[in-house]
Amino acid sequence: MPKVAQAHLDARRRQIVEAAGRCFARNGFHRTSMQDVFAESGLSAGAVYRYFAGKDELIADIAAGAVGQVRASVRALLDSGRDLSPADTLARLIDDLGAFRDPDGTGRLMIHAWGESLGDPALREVIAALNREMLDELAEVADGFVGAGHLPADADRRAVAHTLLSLMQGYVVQFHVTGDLTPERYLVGLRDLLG
Amino acid sequence: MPKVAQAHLDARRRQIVEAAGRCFARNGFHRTSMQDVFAESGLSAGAVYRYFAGKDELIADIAAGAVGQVRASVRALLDSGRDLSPADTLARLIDDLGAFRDPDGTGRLMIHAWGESLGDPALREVIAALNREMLDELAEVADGFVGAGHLPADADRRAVAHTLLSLMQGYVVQFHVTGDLTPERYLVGLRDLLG
DNA sequence: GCCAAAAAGAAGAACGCTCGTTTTATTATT
DNA sequence: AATAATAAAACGAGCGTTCTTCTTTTTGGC
Repeated sequence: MPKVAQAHLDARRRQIVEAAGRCFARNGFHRTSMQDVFAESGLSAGAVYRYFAGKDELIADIAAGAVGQVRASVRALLDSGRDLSPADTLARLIDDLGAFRDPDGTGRLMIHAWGESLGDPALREVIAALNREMLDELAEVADGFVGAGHLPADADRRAVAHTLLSLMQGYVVQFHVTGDLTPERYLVGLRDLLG
Repeated sequence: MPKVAQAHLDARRRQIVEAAGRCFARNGFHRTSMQDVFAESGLSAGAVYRYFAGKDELIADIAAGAVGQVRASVRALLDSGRDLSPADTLARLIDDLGAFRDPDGTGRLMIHAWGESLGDPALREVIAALNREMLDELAEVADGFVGAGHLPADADRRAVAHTLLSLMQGYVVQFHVTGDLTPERYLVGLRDLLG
């Protein structure tokens, strides 16, 4: 029974995901056809359907992946960037988000993923879970603010986490929808307002 | 030549826009078919196409309308709620946003509109323009903060406006995607972080 | 170690279905 | 009666998906 190397299968799958991700980021999930994905990936219909049961599976995979990537940068902050001030923490987070600024990239996918999740309960639960994990970790970050005296001892860590997440999400929207908004300029406003 | 009253025409158009808005808010622009719109509005294909050239026009109208509604609440703030503290200003804005929380409503439409604008340059320009107008007005609000001594005199008003807009946009995303987030709870975090 | 046989992978044409839209027929209004 | 407004059937295009064919890779007997 012949079988191709697992590494090859993984590479093919990644090839498909990346190509579809570029298409989806540019035009949204429903404005890109499967034929667009075939063309972008350089593969045929048969090949793609060997790795994914259908378009919905591809969408779910990529939408969750995009939000997951943002979550990863929050986790990285927690691993290495503790005891920063609120402003410096946000500087770090927004700077990481800067990596998602390209037009084929994660930032735009995330916006599409939000919309898609509104009409797809299963996907919504996946994305909501990722967001809750982010909130958990951002609450830990907020706890660090309290510990370092940046926030009052009775501050609501989880509520502060919502605020931090908003500032990340809002940056993505304003950069991609409203137009060019550099991390530097955005941080100026944050520092002014956070004092 | 019989002609129906203009008021009747306007009412019909509004009927279509509202029905389509409910569909779009629930399932997104491309997951709702025109037939869904016909059913929701209680009208036939012929009737709808008498008022709109096609689905794209309907989408553009409704997407711009959703963002425009948020803009209107910012303008209302400027007209009546000057010289509030940053925290109270946000309380007012988020409270207004609370009106967009229902599942058929503006909040969800706005998220879909962002996604749609990414792949549609014309719509993107319309939405970007609305956002810029909001930023202009929020910059005036920020100027009020400086005047009242809440912010340093050299604060960058426009940059602060971006932050305020983020806090509004992030609330919408977190309420509709992550799950129930009351304005009250959200404001706790804002007050903690803004000091 | 090599060669046939078998099994899996990939390609691309083809299919059926749904969608947006148009066209035709009917109803209502002046 | 004449004409606008509406209803509803019908159409053509484009979609996601499947099916058939061909190629590539692996296996087992010699």
